[in-house]
Amino acid sequence: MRQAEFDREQVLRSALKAFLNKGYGKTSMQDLTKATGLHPGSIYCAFGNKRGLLVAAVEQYKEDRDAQFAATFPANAPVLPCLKRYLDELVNECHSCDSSRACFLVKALNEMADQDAELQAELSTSLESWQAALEAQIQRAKDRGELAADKNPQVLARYLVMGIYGLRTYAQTHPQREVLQQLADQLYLSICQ
Amino acid sequence: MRQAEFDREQVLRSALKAFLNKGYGKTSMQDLTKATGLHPGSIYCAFGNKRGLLVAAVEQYKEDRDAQFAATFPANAPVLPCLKRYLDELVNECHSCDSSRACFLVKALNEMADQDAELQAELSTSLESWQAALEAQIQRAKDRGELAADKNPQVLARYLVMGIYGLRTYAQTHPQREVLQQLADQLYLSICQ
DNA sequence: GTCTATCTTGAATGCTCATTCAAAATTGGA
DNA sequence: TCCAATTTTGAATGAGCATTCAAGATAGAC
Repeated sequence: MRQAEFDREQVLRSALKAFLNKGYGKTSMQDLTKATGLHPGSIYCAFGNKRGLLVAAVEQYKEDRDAQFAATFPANAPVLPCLKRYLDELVNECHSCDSSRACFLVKALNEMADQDAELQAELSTSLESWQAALEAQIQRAKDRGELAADKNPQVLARYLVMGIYGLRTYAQTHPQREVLQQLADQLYLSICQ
Repeated sequence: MRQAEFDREQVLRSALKAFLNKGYGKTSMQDLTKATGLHPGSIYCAFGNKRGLLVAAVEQYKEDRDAQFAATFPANAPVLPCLKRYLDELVNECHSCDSSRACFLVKALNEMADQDAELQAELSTSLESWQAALEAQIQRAKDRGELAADKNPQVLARYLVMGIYGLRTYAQTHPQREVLQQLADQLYLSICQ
């Protein structure tokens, strides 16, 4: 009969920002009501509890990142330049001073994994499918002749994921653009040889 | 007049283990009294407060890691085999199922940096001096002719640190030895070319 | 053996937090 | 216009937390 008044996506993006800022544990419901504009009752009505809000925010984050990924790697476009651009965008993100330096999935995994097996499984699956998407692009690069035929896409994708994890962590103590760009370039080269 | 009864180093290593298990925020003083065997009053007497205990534990961790580093890179020994062994030890650590998969310094940085600038500075300094130690070894490798003369030790050390960060993060979702070993070997190769 | 300075003990304190709930407000249909 | 279903509101609840502190225990000095 009566519709909820808030915009679910916006609420989730706001909540996500709050979680990224302080971490899940230190983000109080008061912080969340302030960030989302929703009162406690509404949050509990819509998402069950604080953890439910986190799970929903993770889901939203995943969708947003998937869309961004798809936009960065258009079908039928040459792969390697897209990969280069993907890494450059990553450098931009890491260089920005807000808290999007960290990947939300990894941040949540670091904080919660040991205490919430179900969430850990969910996060692992998401990260796995991200790696699989990178692997598919590398396979496509091979098929298009952009990469040598003796390369192993799975191995390269793993190494790339490891490098991106490392770059994001490195950015926490060294947010200088030149440093991050140099690391990203080295990483790109060790993929393309 | 009367000496404290506990062994400071053991207490700090126990506290560290507790912090690594649950993270600083979710480790209660009750957890810490259980882990260390000390009563709250003793902890407050010896370390001031919970944060003081964390700071002391970080200090202890740093010392332990420095000792381990020095043992892995003996003076005048060939560098590259030591580096290889260093990475293999890292793979072992990451493969172990306890919570030492994460570097305590990075874990603390991830959790606390945004809310404790002083601790962040302390942690950054420690990580910086670790990177400097790696750089010194790479320089030594150059001097000994183990590495090509055109290599830049600082750039290589940064890349190595990034890779180690990434490996530790990767291990959180993929603790399988073969995967980690393969990643470590690739990382080693991209240092030595 | 006694004394005193110091450490140990653990219950008490006050605070913050996630969560609940009943009352008030709002919407769309009849 | 009025009704019923639903959402919004925000104060109240109770649990868990870091920290304190006063009483008890202990070790060394003399």
